[in-house]
Amino acid sequence: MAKQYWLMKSEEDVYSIRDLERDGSTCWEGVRNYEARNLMRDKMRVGDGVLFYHSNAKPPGVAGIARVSKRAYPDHYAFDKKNPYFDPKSDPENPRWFMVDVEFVEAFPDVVPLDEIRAAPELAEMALLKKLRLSVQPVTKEEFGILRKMGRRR
DNA sequence: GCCAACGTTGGC
DNA sequence: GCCAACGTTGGC
Repeated sequence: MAKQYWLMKSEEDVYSIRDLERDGSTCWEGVRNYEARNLMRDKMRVGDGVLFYHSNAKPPGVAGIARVSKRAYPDHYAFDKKNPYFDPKSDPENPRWFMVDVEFVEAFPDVVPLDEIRAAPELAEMALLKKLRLSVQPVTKEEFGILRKMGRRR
């Protein structure tokens, strides 16, 4: 299958692109939205490109690039009563929530701010601007390329 | 199956 | 910290 592209949001003060750079790779736990889960579980493949987006940041925007390094598997945090991501409705026999692993590729010198993404006509169709609250979303190859170029130019 | 109440996301 | 957008829950 051809390489696909995604945008994944993380709150900057919870887990930033610098955290990913330090760790090398991480599991993307805590997605509790069905549309986002379906994309991760059914569509993501190892090698897919990921725009790493900082939400709840000043400014919010795309902070760098990552790559899917492991296909979807059950999010075991949902089974752990003591974890904030615990969900009693997810059963190890029949897991409701899934996660992928992503690995670090590059951090942009500066975040490409949401303002600039909004201002770019060729990015007007991005789910980021249309489906406001989706934390995992598909991105076209063109959009991915444009954002990478914007990020590297800074 | 509808829809009001509720909870969360995330920009500002 | 506010609050609009919007997904989820649960009573009926």
